Amino acid sequence: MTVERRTTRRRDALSKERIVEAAIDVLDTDGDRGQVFRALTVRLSTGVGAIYHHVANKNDLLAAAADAVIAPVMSDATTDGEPEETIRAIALGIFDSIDAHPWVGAQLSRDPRQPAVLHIWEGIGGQLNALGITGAARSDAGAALVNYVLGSAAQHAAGPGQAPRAADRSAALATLATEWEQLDPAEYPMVRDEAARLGAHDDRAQFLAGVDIFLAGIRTL
Amino acid sequence: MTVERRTTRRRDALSKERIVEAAIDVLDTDGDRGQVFRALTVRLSTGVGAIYHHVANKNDLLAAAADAVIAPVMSDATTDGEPEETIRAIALGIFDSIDAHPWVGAQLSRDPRQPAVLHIWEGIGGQLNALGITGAARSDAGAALVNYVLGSAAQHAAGPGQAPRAADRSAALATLATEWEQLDPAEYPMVRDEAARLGAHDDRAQFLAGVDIFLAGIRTL
DNA sequence: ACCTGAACACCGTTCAAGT
DNA sequence: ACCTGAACACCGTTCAAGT
Repeated sequence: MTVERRTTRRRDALSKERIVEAAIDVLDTDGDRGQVFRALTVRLSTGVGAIYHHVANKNDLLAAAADAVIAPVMSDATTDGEPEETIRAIALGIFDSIDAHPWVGAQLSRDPRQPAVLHIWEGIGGQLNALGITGAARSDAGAALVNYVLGSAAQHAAGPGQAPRAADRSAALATLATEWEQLDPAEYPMVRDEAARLGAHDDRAQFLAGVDIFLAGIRTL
Repeated sequence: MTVERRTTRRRDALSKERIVEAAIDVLDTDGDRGQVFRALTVRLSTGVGAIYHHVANKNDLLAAAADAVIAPVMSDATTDGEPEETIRAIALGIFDSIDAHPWVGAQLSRDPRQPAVLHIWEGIGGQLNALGITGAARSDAGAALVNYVLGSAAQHAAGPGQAPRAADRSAALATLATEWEQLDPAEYPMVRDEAARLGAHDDRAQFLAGVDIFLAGIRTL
């Protein structure tokens, strides 16, 4: 059925969209430390130069890939319901994206001016507006929430509990708990105390608890 | 006067402390992208292998260097005054360190288990304790504040306004404002709105405003 | 035990040559 | 205009040989 197309051009033309799409796959599989460009030439059966014809450099590629992940999440989460509820949905949407694509967590911290971060700003700023917060107060509240979300994202992406299988995850947490229990109680009393709670630890629930703390603080503005 | 020492050993022995100290200088000057190890061999007049004898790898070196910057800030800021005031002092101390050593901003996001991050946890957790917050509530509140601080740190370190001279800084902000004013108003209404405020923007004050929003949220727990 | 530095490995980027 | 892929550049890491 696709014979016509197949004879007119043997393969889809390269485009930034196709490259970004392939890059997301590669990054999900190998992480951002792997040989991203080399893997792309294989997957797209092309040369490196062709990729550089559509993309300025690795930074540009990662920024575009992160935005391709984040932008749709933002528009999906942004509904016309309760602003606070929408903010929670936005935050959870970002959290879940980073859980699925850990490299996005690190990427968002790399440059505050990249499209993905601006889209997050837009989403959160719009809801603060809807809450009647404007001017400098909105700047401050927006920065607080955005920075909290990005900080949590980076820490979550870099943390243990990122192991693909649940068994590896709980094993990693157990190892960490043992490590922390052996720390000097004089220097690290709090961390040792946390070790006891690691087993029942739920990053996602804790992330949401943090969003609620900020929302409560914003209500006092 | 130091003749005796000079003749017994021609140069101080290498140690992790000396390497870390030199690394902080190198990182401050060249950033973490520069050829850190090569610069270290020059500064310490030694070979790369000697450095690897005291340090496992670049990650280990950066983690140790970040902790050498952060740990003293934490113990200086931690006094027995008002817990909320101490939390502000801790947060500002971290902010100012990252302002002085931008590479620390990125490093703290790289691994939640590194000593510098654990020290931050200790400092903040201790003050939350003093506020009477314990158990799971302290975990949640602590995670929220630590993640906010680390997120702000990373964004600040990666942002403009990091130019050494004030003139470069305001030039960078002006360029950014112009860029943002040209964004599509339909896609980026909030960011365009922020552009107008960029001139008077003070990252440090906004960071502190975020800490205060968080503290207000904590009071409602 | 500690140091030396050449060699290696890794991966992003360039560039001359092709269609 | 777009693609090809070998060559280059950069920088962390290893390792055989020294003291």
